[in-house]
Amino acid sequence: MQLELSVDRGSPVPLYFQLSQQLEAAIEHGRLTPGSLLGNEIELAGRLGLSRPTVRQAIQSLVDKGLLVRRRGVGTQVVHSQVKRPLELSSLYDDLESAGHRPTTKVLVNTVVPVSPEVAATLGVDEAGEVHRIERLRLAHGEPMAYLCNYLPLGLLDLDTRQLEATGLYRLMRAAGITLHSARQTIGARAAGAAEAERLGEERGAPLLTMQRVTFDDTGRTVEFGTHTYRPDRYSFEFQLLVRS
Amino acid sequence: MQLELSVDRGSPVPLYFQLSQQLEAAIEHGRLTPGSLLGNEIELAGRLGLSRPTVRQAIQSLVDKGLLVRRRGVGTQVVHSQVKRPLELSSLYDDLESAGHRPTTKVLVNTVVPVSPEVAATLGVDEAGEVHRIERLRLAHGEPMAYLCNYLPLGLLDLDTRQLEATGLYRLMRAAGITLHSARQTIGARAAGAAEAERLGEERGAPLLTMQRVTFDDTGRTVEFGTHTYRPDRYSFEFQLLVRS
DNA sequence: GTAGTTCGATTGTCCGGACATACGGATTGA
DNA sequence: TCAATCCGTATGTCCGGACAATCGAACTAC
Repeated sequence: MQLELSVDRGSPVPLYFQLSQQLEAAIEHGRLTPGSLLGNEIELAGRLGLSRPTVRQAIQSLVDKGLLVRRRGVGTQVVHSQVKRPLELSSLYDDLESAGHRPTTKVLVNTVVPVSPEVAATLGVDEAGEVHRIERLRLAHGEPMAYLCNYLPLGLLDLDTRQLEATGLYRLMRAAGITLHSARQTIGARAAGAAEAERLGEERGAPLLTMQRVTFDDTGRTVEFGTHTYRPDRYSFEFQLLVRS
Repeated sequence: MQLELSVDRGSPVPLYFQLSQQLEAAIEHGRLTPGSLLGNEIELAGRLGLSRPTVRQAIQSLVDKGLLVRRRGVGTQVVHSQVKRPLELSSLYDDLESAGHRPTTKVLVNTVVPVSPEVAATLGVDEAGEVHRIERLRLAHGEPMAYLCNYLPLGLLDLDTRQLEATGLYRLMRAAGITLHSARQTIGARAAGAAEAERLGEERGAPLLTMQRVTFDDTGRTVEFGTHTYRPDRYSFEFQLLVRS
């Protein structure tokens, strides 16, 4: 079987990226079957008119994604497992939307409040200052699924309630020119109190899935601190992990 | 401030790895302060007697770890945030041990059973075959913390009950020459049934944190399928996420 | 027949160079 | 004063080559 590969040197898209995309697509569509060898780098480079470092860069990016495995003296082969995608820093909104649900959002609170010492510490703002506080209810198919409480520093972006109901918080931040970099998450569970049970349409004492998240942008600023609770019968966290070598 | 860096060309350790380790240590110990520039690659290469590709490889590995950020036309700087480590494919045993707890394990069941259709499907074994089934109770400071139920294909490694009580499953697999590659996890919550409540010293209906995991090795084989339940007052999942660019 | 050895194949590491591209500050112009 | 432009600087991409380390299979010797 000879895989059709080609690169366009006139394109502004980097050559290694063109190649890695074609390889990824070939894996995705089964044209490269799991376990099959990829052919050695030198020969591949020659066939495409590329240098070996360029080919290696393309392959490496797919290795990092967990789609390929390299073995010295053997070759590079396609991982044969149901590897889908590594965990992304994703938003609940995007998760739901890509899963085919039609998420809707109801903004319960959207104000500016004086910070508590705890929030000031995690966001890294002055203890005497103020922060945004938003509370939202996320519904799928009209049913409440999650209750989201977030704190954001002032001046980062303007939080329009209408926009918050139309899309997710992460999209708003990206649209405001903030490039997300990393987040620290804690996932746990606890019994529902009276108020939060009411909000999610559950009974008091029912199990809730909880998530706390602190998000940083690429300059290291803390841009968001959120406390979320989910109905475990309607939502769970699902993701792929890769060992770091 | 001039950072002291040096490489040993006699060492079998790759040069780029020596450099990246030194840089990581410097960041860890605060000798490279957050936000500070790293000095341009060309000059750094010259100072160390290395080529630029080698220096780039070292820097790239730290960028992948989320410790550094590159900006074209500006330079490479240390991320200033409380980034610790990205999420690893780690075992509960290692987690607890590194957190200073003294985990102990009680093996409840360690047998070979005929597969159920569900387990056969996830492990990818024949529906008429058999698999290992182990049930363990993990305790920290003598208190029950998690109940672990795992299925493994036969012939992968021998499961000695004494070894299982002395260490974690992942360590046993690594010791048996299995190189873990990736895992698919699902984290959720539910109310405790009578039996599992009893095992964890909880009451019936108490919230439990649940985790399901399917683990693959580097050849794509499915090597483990586990269903775990945790007492949420004693355990939660905590990890760092990076955006993939 | 079995164990040890050799050898080809393939990736891993490293080098030195070249040009492209984007960011930020300084300069220039209105 | 402010906006547009220029330019230095640093990373991004790409090349061609060299040698080392490792795996697996064929081969050899016992």
